[in-house]
Amino acid sequence: MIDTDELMSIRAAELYYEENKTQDEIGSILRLTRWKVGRLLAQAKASGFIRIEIVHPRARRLPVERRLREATGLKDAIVVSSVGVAGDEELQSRTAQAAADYLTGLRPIPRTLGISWGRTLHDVSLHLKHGWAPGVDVVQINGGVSLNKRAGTAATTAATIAHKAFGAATLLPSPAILERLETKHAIESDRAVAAVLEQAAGASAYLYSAGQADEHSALVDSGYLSADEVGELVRKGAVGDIVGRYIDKNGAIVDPELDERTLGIQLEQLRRASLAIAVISGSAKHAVARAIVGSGLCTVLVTDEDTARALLGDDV
Amino acid sequence: MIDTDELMSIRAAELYYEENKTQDEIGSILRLTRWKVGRLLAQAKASGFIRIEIVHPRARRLPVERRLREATGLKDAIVVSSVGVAGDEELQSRTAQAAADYLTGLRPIPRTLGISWGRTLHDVSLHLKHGWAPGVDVVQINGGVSLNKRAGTAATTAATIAHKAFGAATLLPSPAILERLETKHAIESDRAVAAVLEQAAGASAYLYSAGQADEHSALVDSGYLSADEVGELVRKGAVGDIVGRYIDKNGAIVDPELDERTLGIQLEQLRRASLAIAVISGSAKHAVARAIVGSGLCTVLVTDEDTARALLGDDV
DNA sequence: ACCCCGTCTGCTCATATGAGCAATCTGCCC
DNA sequence: GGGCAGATTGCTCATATGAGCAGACGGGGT
Repeated sequence: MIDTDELMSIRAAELYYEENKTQDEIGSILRLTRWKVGRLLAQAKASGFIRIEIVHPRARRLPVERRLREATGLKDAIVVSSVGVAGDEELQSRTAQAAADYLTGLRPIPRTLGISWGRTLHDVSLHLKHGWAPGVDVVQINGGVSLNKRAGTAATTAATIAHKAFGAATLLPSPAILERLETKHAIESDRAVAAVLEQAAGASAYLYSAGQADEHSALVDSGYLSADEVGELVRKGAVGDIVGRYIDKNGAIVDPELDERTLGIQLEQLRRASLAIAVISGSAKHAVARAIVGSGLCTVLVTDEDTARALLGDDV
Repeated sequence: MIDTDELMSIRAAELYYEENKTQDEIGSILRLTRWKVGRLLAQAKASGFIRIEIVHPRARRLPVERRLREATGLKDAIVVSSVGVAGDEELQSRTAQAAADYLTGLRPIPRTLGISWGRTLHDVSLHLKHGWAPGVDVVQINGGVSLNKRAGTAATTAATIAHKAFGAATLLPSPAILERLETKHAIESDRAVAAVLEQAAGASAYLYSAGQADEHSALVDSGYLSADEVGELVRKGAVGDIVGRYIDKNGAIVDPELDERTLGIQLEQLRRASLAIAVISGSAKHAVARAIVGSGLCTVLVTDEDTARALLGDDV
């Protein structure tokens, strides 16, 4: 009867879920008591024969979120569903949307939000609704894009987020990476820059994304590094960058000399922050995500299902 | 609020289906009354955001079956689910299994079952359980495979089905297609053959499959026709063959001269039968399936979801 | 400003479902 | 064949859910 039972549970499931019959009705159809039907149904669910999916761009995966929180000690985890997604493009958009949602629902509302810049952050800024918060000041936490043609993206991101929250944006008027250490020290001690760094250090929340360590990095795109230099960093163990700083799989700085010349808040400041939100999505960023979460660089992670599962070591 | 409502229904669905919360609990989490939650959930289902799939090789698609019955006037339709299926191979096996299940559950139990032969029917015979019926005689309804190396497949199929039902198998001792019309007439009037044909004509149920019209047909494989001859039939409008006879999309005989030389029951006999079960699966057979169902050649169709949807004209 | 009509809300009540328990059955060892 | 342990069954009772309805609400039209 072992086989019969499984088959019956499938028949029952068809009638229950596809034909919306009551367990009672199914009972009389299959010549079973309604309790047996209930048990068959429970068994079918337990055996995983019944798959329930929520098909919507804004759908999240709460069970995965909980497992992530439990496994990593994150204060919070937001995982967007990746069912029915075409490419990384759409996945990143969904993740950015989720980050925007998370920010909007955040309580207490941060007074000052420190942000990095990049494609992802820009995406988040676009997904935020006008009036998402009743007054939040935004401050950049690392040097901006100013060398390349897309100049202004970083500034626009900060300005948009602040504007939509009826707050002020403070930009960090400096390159991300300086060529000479002396220049970096000089610019760092400039009153205008120092003030921003100070404000950044005192932000009540941080929001940043991460770049993968390859020639597609925004830092390469912006002209701060050459593809060769990044290749060298990868050889030294770099898995990606956050706020302009390259880290290895343990979340440690890969190249101290380069890091010295990088302007913006220190990783330690992020690690000490009580609220640091990392927004990371796409299969290319699984490694950075692992490094960030593993080394306590964020307290909240917003990501996609695939990345989350990679962090959890799920197969499939 | 239109957008908010949809988002809320998704949040509610996550909590309900992924976290097994009660609508009440969800209500207090989302700050809604439990009735609102119920409505949101109903709305999410209605909008198709909640997809419930039964993942099991023996799972059927009852709603599709009903639509098929309603749209075509079939007495019954059995549609196996094609979720998570690798190739046609697996689909055909599932369909054969379903046909075996259907035969087993059939009431009243037919006294004599007329069957054709082929890969599909053989598959069905293997899926039947020993003792599937308390006595059913089996009779072949068209000429058998005897020209090629796989000789005996047809005989084995009939014998297996009969044996497992504690009944007798009657084989049709004749080729499927004769080269000359006179030979056909001669063999047809032979006592041994005529008796079988008579028994076949009086069967209480028929079970047969169909072949697609191309060089992979079992008739080509068995050496009754050459690939060229089949190509010619296709040019004349053939979409496939059943019981050795090639039909066009209207279920009409394509080549009367060839058909005259084909030995076995007439299509009209199938059309008049009160129980004619066609077992058809695989994307290559959508066209034949349409011809068979459309021209009333079967009263019961056992098929896969894709074929069923093709018959119904569903997109997706 | 007023009213009307259609929609939405929160309710009552009937029904469906799940938890837990005692009775029964089944296989298994002696 | 007897008796025992664990599984399985059918039940009672508490709970969750869905149908249907009366009142509140909203947004045009006059």
